[in-house]
Amino acid sequence: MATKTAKPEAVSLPLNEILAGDCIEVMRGLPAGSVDLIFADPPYNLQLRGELHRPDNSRVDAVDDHWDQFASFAAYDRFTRDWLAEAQRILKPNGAIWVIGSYHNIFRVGAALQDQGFWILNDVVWRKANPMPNFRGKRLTNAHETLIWASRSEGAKYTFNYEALKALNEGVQMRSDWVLPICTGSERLKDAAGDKAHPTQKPESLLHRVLVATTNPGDVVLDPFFGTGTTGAVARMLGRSFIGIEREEGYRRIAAERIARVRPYDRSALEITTSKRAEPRVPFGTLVERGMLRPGEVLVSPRGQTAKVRADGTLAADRMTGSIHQVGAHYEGAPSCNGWTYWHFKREGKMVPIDLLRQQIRAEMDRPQAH
Amino acid sequence: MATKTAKPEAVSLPLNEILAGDCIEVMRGLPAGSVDLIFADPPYNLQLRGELHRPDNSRVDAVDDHWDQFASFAAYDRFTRDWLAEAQRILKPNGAIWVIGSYHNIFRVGAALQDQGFWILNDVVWRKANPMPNFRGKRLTNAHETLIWASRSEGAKYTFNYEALKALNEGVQMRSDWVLPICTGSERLKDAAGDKAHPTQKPESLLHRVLVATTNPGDVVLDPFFGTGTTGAVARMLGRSFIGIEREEGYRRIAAERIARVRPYDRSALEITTSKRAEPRVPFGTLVERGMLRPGEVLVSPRGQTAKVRADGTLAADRMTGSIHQVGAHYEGAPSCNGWTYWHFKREGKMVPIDLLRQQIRAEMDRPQAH
DNA sequence: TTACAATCTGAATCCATGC
DNA sequence: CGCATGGATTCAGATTGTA
Repeated sequence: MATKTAKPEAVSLPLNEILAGDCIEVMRGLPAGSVDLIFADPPYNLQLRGELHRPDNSRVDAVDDHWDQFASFAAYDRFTRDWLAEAQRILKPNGAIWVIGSYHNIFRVGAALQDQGFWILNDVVWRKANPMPNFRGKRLTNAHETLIWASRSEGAKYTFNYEALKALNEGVQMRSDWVLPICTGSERLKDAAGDKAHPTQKPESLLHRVLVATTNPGDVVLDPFFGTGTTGAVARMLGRSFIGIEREEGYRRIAAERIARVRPYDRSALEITTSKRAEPRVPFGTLVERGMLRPGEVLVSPRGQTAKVRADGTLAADRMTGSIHQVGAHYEGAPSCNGWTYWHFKREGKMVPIDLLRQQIRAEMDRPQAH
Repeated sequence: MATKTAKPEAVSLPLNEILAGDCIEVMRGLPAGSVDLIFADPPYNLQLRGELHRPDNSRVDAVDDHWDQFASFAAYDRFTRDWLAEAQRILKPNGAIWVIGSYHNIFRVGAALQDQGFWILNDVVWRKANPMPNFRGKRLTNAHETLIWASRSEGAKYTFNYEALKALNEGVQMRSDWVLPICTGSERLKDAAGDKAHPTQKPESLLHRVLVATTNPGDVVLDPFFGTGTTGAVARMLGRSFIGIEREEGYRRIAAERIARVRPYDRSALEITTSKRAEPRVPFGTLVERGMLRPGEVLVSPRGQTAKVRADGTLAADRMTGSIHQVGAHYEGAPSCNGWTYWHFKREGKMVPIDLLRQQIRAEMDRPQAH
């Protein structure tokens, strides 16, 4: 949890540390292909920071005419493309990124992500349960922020814990709109004067959902705009490693203290609901080899179609032979068919899906074995 | 309501007509500074690959129309900037624009709007009450689309009927997220074969809210991607004038017939009836995300059974895991169980049902909202 | 006629693995 | 790289069919 300066020549990953400095420069010192996930909450105020420059590098003092507006957009785009390029380099090939923003900056970030070759997986709306009203009544209450979830490149095998998110949502597929409260109360960090320590502290519930959805325990999560360390705090709770980058000394100190106070959850509590896809593949032929089904035995479909088991683990139907899936698809006239749930066999007068036999084999495989 | 070709030399506005042709060329024939509002539903550039089937093997009818095909992001950007330039020219100085899109295109549209000097007022999220699920379980349900509302330039005195929208929202400020159903049932236009006439017809409720919010009776609304004319139909209902531009003859014909059937509202009929929302469903996982219960914390049943909370909102018991309801039913040997009243946690020495926490969340959510 | 059940569908960047 | 194959995967609402 120490705060230290990144060494550009470092090759090993500085895990669970908050690195001091400009995020682009610090990222240049991190090794390529080393991080599983990036969560980024970049600055989006185009005027306040005074760090934006025109293409000729002159400072933008005031954004009050069309040219300055364009110049500041261009400068913001350059900044965005620079940090995204480093982010992409640091990510593992199958890594992914989340970026959060509002209408001031998110469209520019999204276009930059696409131009850079990131592949957008979802845009997610954080619907704030208790937003600040629009006091002047001149616009709609700005009641949401937008997150973009993108893989490093098209075709990457990104992490998505589908069943865990479905469980989080009471058994119904998680949607792209998330209703969560803003960060208030005791969760909101205060400075010595009792004022809020950071203007845009994100709620831990938001990071909880992001990290449960798209990382596994032990993964490395990088946050290049660390602020007061919400990403690090939730990563630690959830048994993930983090790397934080933050320029402001004050934020680094608050974040380090905050994270030191975090008590990680029990390992057993971090196990999540997994999908069938993660289970080992069992060839149908194994059932025949083990004598659970005899060659010559007849399987029956829900609609009464029949097929005969052969010694090599294929099925023989009237006019064709093939795998349990192929014969099922043939009978249904369907593009595909899950033969495990389609075919049934008779035991004690009842029709039982052959998937039950697969489950028995998997249960045997799950028993602890000598090592 | 006639369908006719735009004359480039025309100076007077062709009100309540559907102009035939490419929207950029037709817009070039319209006079500068003449339109109060533009509503645009441009092609999304979906870039779909192969076929997609539902789990029941039925095929999803994809948007694979020729008008949604673009060679590259660069080609899409050129197209976007071209039609936006004409849109800006045609708008009155205090005019405004709405553009709707998905993550495939909206970031590029938003950046182009900003670059062109439009001034974004809000981004609005249309939260679909009944979206199509993600059938393969590889991403989140894509449950929303994004609208951008922007004035022609910074400082423009745009129209915003704050009180009307507040009234639409049970007396509370309208938020930037709108929950509306997708266009189905009798509202969805069908062709002679009984199939949907247009693949992406928008619901009238969406246009109703847009036009009530940002136009006054008598205003002129231009829709450069008119399709089957939802904008025109709602404009006519609400006593606004419209100009439609549509390239496809078939869509123009359907739109003209549709609009001819519209009966404009009486002024007094503009009152809307609002129904009380059903009590919102609160997933148990929300309590974990929000830190009301910690992963690893032990819940207790009235008979002393225990189970441990996991990070994804499931419970772990001795020999099983599952939802709060499933584990409760397991312990009771019952077919079902209301986990909310069954499970308790300890606070200040007392056992408290977890339903109390759900009630706290509902109290937050029950504040009147967009629906 | 009513009630319930079965069927259909919606702007979708929707698989993983081995040969 | 392409191609073949195993086999995992859905929610709300409207419409149609049946008792």
